[in-house]
Amino acid sequence: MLDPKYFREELEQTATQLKKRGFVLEVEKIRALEAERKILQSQTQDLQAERNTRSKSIGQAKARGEDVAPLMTAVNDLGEKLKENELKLAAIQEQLHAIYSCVPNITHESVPVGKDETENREEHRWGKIPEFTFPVKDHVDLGVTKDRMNFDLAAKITGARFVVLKAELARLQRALIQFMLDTHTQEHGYTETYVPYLANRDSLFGTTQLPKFEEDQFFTNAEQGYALIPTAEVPLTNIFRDVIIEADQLPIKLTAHTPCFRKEAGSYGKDTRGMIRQHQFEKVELVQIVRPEDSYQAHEKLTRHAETILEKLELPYRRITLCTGDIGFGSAKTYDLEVWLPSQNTYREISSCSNFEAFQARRMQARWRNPVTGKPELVHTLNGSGLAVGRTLVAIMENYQQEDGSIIVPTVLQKYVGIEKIA
RNA sequence: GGAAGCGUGGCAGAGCGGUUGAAUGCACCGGUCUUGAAAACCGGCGUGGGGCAACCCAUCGUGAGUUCGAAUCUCACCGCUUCCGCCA
Repeated sequence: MLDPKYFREELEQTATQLKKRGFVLEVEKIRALEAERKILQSQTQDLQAERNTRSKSIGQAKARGEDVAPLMTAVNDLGEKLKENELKLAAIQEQLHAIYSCVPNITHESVPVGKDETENREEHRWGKIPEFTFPVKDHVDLGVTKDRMNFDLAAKITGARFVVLKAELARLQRALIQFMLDTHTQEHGYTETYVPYLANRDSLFGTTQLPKFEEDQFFTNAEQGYALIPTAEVPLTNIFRDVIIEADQLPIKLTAHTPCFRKEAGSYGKDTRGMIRQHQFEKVELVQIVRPEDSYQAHEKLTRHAETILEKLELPYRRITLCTGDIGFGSAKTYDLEVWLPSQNTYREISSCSNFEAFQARRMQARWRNPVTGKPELVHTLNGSGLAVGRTLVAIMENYQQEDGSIIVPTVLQKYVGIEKIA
């Protein structure tokens, strides 16, 4: 959520900013609603003030033992007018809130302006792309052939876009989780956190999955309105909803491994083969809560933390800055990390690291006490995948494959897996 | 599942339906005192919104209701605690 002041005092500039994203702000509608709101609000407040003073005087008169009946009839008339105004005002505020809840964040000045993913900016590449002297297989061939990856079983148990992993591959995935958590907690200063995998609507609103992305969530049932988390960002960030954090507690750095559940509503034909796009996948998430002035430095660091995992695993990758047309709804700036996938002869997203500035914090009322002003002020929130575990598994299988279909286990993982090679 | 209780400011904790936005304590900020600190004393101190401002409005878990007037009464919901039962 943007600061309401943007809509009240700088409507035109805000609309211009948002246009970069391809978002059309309903300027005239907002202007009209805000004008109406302003009139109704001050009228309502005047009526309330009058009611308050009159009621107060009734109390005083009563205390003096006077007859209050005439005073009371005088206030009676106020009631109806007041109630009517209050209802109108509430309706307008609801409309405004509905509009504002669907307005995306304004992007940082360093974000390239562009219409779609073709205009994202590559920042750098790391690692040497492996050269194979034999026809490369994709992770499906590598996994299914030896019955360590089974999509038919998952389809039987549940449906499309799930997987069953067995033996060394199941173990390798667990090893990856362990390795990532160990690295982030021991080397990058994050606190390991265990969280619920179901989140309520307030939490989903706080991290901007609602109201715009209702269709992407798996809800348990209508009464409860709990959803399976689409990312650990939701529970981790919402820990600080309605919290005022003491200045000396910042920055807060949390990491968690969780499964993630996504309907993938808008991607029916996409990545139907293999583990790239699943309804359920494992992820290790990084979340930081920081002082506003520190958030861009924190964003660089957090992205480096994710990159470190790729480097330790010796997986070739590149970093790109998402352009204004491709960046996520709530983000002011996002780096995507893309890992090399030999079977696709291209880089594929494996991590997305975003600075939300105060966008989520405003929705959540996540604040810190600024010692300079002594007042509670909104924090900045950041998060990034560190990394998407399923895709990391895919990347390892494909990059480390041998001619005979075996897979070398990356050196840093060997102590976790207990073997050097998956035969 | 059954029974009882509780949700008030950063925390603890008062609060006859009427000058209560809310006592008191702690914490915090400023000052006096002190070589310095502590203690003591004095003053300040919730949040959100509107207004240039004086000031006004809202807010005591959430939402409805009763009333001229609700933190205080009624109902529903949410959350928490305790006891019993059940399961592990």
